[in-house]
Amino acid sequence: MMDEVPHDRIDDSLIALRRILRATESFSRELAQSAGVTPAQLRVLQIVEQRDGVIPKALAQQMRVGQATVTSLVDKLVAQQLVRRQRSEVDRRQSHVMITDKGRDCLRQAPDAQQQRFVRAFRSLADWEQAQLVSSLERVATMLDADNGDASTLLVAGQIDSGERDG
Amino acid sequence: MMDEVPHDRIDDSLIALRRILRATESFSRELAQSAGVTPAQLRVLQIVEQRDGVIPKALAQQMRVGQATVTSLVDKLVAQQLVRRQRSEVDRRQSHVMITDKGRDCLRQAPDAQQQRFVRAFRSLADWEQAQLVSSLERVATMLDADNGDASTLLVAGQIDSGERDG
DNA sequence: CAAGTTACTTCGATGATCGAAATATAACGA
DNA sequence: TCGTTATATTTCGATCATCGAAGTAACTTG
Repeated sequence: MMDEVPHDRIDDSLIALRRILRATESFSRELAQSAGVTPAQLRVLQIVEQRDGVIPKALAQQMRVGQATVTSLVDKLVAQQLVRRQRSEVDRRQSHVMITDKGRDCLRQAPDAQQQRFVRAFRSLADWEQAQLVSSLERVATMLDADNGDASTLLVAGQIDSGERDG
Repeated sequence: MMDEVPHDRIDDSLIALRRILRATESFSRELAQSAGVTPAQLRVLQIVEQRDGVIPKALAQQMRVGQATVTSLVDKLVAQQLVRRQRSEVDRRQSHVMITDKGRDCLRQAPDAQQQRFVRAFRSLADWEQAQLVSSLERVATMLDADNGDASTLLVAGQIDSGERDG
C-alpha cells in the first residue's frame, strides 16, 4: 500500500520530540536550582520520596548510572540532610536511603507550581483531545523504548527553532 | 464545561513523557560512545553539520549553555579533527566552526542504523495515525516550551516501569 | 581616537560520571 | 566451621560538562 512515508511527517515528529526534550533538559537545571539541589540530586531525591528506603543498587538501575555515582549523589544529599542512610537489618551489605522531613520540604518547593502549568494546559483540551494525546504519547514511548536497544539517536541534535537571535 | 480532569489522564501523559525522555537520555550516551565522542560533543557535531560555519555564540544559544562550555567542546572536537575553526573575514571577533570530512564520517556511523528504527515504526502506522501523532507531539511541545519559563519540572523524576529487577 | 560593546578564550571551581580496587557481608559447598 | 565465591557499597583517581569571572581582541559610536 504505502511504500514511502511523507518525509515531512517524520521530520515533524522528530522536531516535536526534540522540542520536548530540549524544553525538559533546559529547564531541569533551573528547576533543580530553585530547589537548592542539582538536577541529578533532585532525581535521586524524587525517587527516594517515591520509594522510601530504596537501596543504592536499585537507584543505580532505575537511573541507569553506576553505583559509584549513586554513592556520590547520596553523599551530597546526606550532607544537606535531605536523606539519610540506614543499614539494612536483614542484609547488612545493603543500606536503605530514606527521605527526611527537610528532604520533603525541599521537594515541595519548586515542583508544584510548575506542575500546575502542565495541568492547566491539559485541562484546556477537549476530552477527546486529551485521550488522543495520551494514546499518541504512549505510542511514541513504546516506539522508542520498545526493544531497549536504541532510539535516542534521532533526538540528540538540536536545530529546531531556526530563529537565530545573535549578532 | 469540565472542571476536573480525570487524574489518570494527566498521570498517563506524564508517565509516557518520562518514558520518552528516559529512553532518549539513556541511549544518547551509548550512541555517542559508538560514534567515538561524548554526548555533548556529538550534539555540537550534529549542529555543526546542519549549520556549517555556525559561530560559537549561536551554538551556545541553541544548546542553552555558556560560551565557555562551547569553547571547551569545540576544542575537543578540533583536537580530534572532527571540526575546524576559521576566523570570520567580516567580523574578526567571530569564528566559524566547520565540519571536516572526518567529522562527517563520524556522524555517518552510529546514527543511521538507528534512525531507521524510528522510521520503520513510523511507517507501520496508518496515515491518520501518523497525522495524529505529529499533531499531538506538537501540542505537547508547545505546552512545554510555550512560555519558556519552566516546564520540565514534571519530567525530572524516574519511576516509570515498576519492574524492579534488583535482588 | 577613547569608551563602550561584543565574541571568544582562559582560568579556576564544582558536579556527574565512570571503572577499578577495596571492604564488608552473605551464601554455598565440602 | 572454613574457604570460596558472589553481592552491595564505598573509595579512589580520572575524565568530562558546565559555570562565572576575568582577560583579550575586534567592532561601534561619538
